Formats: sequence, structure tokens, C-alpha cells
Amino acid sequence: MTMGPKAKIPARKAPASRKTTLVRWNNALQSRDEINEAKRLALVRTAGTAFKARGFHNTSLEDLAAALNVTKPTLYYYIDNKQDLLYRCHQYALDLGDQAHDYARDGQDGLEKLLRMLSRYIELMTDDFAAYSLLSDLNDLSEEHKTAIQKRRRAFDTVFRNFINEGIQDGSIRPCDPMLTVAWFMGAVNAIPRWFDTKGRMTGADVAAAYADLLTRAIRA
Amino acid sequence: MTMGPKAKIPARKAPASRKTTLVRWNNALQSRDEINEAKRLALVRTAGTAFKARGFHNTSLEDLAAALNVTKPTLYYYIDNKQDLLYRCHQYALDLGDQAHDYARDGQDGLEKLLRMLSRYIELMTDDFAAYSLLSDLNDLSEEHKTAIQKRRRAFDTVFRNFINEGIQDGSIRPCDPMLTVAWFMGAVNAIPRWFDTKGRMTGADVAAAYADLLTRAIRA
DNA sequence: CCTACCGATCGGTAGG
DNA sequence: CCTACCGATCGGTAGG
Repeated sequence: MTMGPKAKIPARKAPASRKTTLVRWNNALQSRDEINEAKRLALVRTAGTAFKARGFHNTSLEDLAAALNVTKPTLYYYIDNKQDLLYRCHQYALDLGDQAHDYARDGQDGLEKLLRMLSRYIELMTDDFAAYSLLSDLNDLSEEHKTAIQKRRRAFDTVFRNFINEGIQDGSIRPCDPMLTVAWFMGAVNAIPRWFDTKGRMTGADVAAAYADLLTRAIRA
Repeated sequence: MTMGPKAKIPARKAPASRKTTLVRWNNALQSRDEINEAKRLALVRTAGTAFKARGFHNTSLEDLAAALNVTKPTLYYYIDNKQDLLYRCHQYALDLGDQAHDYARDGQDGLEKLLRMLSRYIELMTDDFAAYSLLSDLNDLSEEHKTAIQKRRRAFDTVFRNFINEGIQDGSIRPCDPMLTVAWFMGAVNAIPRWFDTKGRMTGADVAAAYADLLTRAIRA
């Protein structure tokens, strides 16, 4: 059933229906969908944090439910199953990568774009639980989800490789093997969540700056 | 019971005992202990390979037993339990690190020692299943084993940090933050098993040379 | 969103 | 080194 702009006058003969509820308080309240999405997000974030702290297989759905003050069956309203939950963690982290990509476009040359993307990615990653999935074993995903994640990761790496090729063309980066160079620094970057401590002496921006500096020295023309 | 050189003449009145068996065929055969150790090693290597391919929790002891053509209970003669097996995988990988350390001592200055250790470590790592444990979740170890592994890993990192400090002193390495620099390139190095393919276009030595080159450019004075 | 429950897997052991 | 088996955990579902 498609309809135009939301009706402002309650439909006749529908006094206490769900639909009228939606406009009460002038929509100051979240819609049902928004509430569900917020709950799902809370679940994903809780899961990411717990998986990182104790591991995927050492965290039961019961644990997660307890952390959210609900019971296990309740979780199944928001996710299909445990693997689906892990998949959502991965998606979340990859979305950060896309954000970093958007930020990179403003760079002047290949090297600058590369550095912008790298720095932004590190900042987003250190800022968030999302880092968990970078440490995760892809074998814990279903075959289809695993393929999907690998594809997105490859696409992310390809963006980096293209920036390197661009930099070699425009003279900002010395000739090098793009595949190997990306493997090198992405390995370093994706390992950050293993040791980074939010309450440590360095901020995420500090790490980003330091890593960008090391990379620059290694590959600039 | 301690005794001198192994007796060459069978002890009197011990015609068919274990002890006499040991010198048969002039010791061309392995001793019982050596055989057991060889079997244990086969188990550890099989486990490392399987864990890497499918993950620790997605590999049952039954799977491992089947791969070795024995039954599950048999495995318990060689290991205490599954966690113990994982622990042995970690030990094995860390032993490679020690080998690399030995090889590094011959370097002339800080930078050269660092590069020798790094290259050797990469070569050993790409050559072997052992790489699995680098990808493993330490939370799958018992508390004591986890602590022990973390301690050895820290010691390994400290060697690298000391080489960097040495290099800064002797002028072969530019001033930099040793902790951060080690975190950077060890992240890159430990990620190699995620993508390295024994049958790919690059050998382990190729990767070692390329990574050493990138590191050199990033930190030399 | 909960109570109650099932089924399967799997690490580990007994006993020979 | 094997046959046989136990106990516990845990993902997932029924039904309301």
C-alpha cells in the first residue's frame, strides 16, 4: 500500500490504531522501525565489543542477551542467527572503510589521496568497537557471507592500489608493487586494534599521523 | 638411574627387555621417546594447518584424529587437551622467532640486525604452517598459557625495539618511536600468513626482501 | 519479549 | 591404540 505524504488527520474509524500513534507528539518519538534499528545497532555494538574481548566462540548469545538485559530468544527478533550477527559486525567495519574512501577523494595527487584515506580509516577504527571484525576469523561466517565480505575487502584494497598507481603516474609515489605495498600497510593498519588502547598515551589521530608518516617515507618518489 | 656411556654388551639376565631392544640395529631406529615426539610434532603440525584453514573452534579433535588415521582418544596420549594443543602451536611459532633472533646477531649495526631478524622471520614463517598461531585468538588459550605467550611475544618485540634503539645510537636509523615502529611493521609481518600463498608468484624470500626494503626506506637515517 | 525446552556437537574419560 | 560413552554447553525453536 503506497500513499503520499503522511496524513495529518487521523483516518476515520481508526481511533486507537498503530498509525495514529505514529503522529502523536508530532513525531518527536522514533518510529517503530527506528526503535528496532537502534536496538539492532546496540546488539551489534555489544557483540563486537564482547567478541573482541573474549572471542566469537567464547561469547554465547546468552551472554549478549544478559549484557542487554533481555533473554536470548529476544535477540532472534533482531538477527537471524549468530553468524548473521557476526556478519553485521563485519558490515559495520567495512562501512567505516567507505567513509574513509569518501574523505579521500579531495586529495590532490595519488599520495595525498592514499594518506587521507589511510588516516581517516585509522581514526574511525580506533574510535570504535568495529575494529573487532578485522581480527575475526572469516571461517566463522557462512560461505555466502564470507564471500561477500571478501569481495568488499578486495574492493577496499583495490581503491588503495588505484591510488598508488595514480601516484606513480603523477610522480608523487615512487614505482613499486601496488599489491605488495597495500598488503604491507593494510596488515599494519588492521593490526592496530590488537594493541591500541583508548586510554593509552596515544590518540587514534596520533597513530594515524605516525603511520601516515612511516608510509610516506617508504613510498614517496 | 644415571649411568655412563650406553653399554654395548646386553646386561646379563635381561634377554628380551626394553633396554636391550634399544641397541638393536646399532640404534639406527628411533627410541620410544623420539617416536612419541615425532608423533606429537605431526599432531601439532596437522592441527596448525587445520586451524588455519578452518579455525580453532571449527576443527574438532575428531577431525584431527581422522586426518592422522587414529581415533580421538589416542590424541590424549600426546597432548593434555585441546587448549594444550593450541598452546604447542604457539610455542612452535615463537621458536621460529628465536631462530630469527639468533640469525640477527651477526649484523653490523642496529639497522642491519633489525633487517636480518625481520627477513629471517618472514622466511621461516612463510615456509611453515606455524603461521597459524599469529592469527589465533589468544582468548582460546587458558589463562596461564595466554600469559606465557604474551610474555614471549613481548620479549620478541623488545628485541626489535632494542635493535632500533641501537640503530638510533649508531646512526643507522633515524630517531623514531621504537614501540610504535615495531607495532607498525610487526603488524604488517604477522598479517602475511593471511594472504601469502606458497604456490603464488612470490616466494617467502621475495616477500622478506620487499618488506625489508619498505622498512629500510621508512626508518633509515 | 519471556518460559521452557530440544537436538547436536564435542571435549574429555573409563576401561581395556 | 580402540570401543563405548558421558556431561555440558549452546544455538535455535515452540508457543504464548
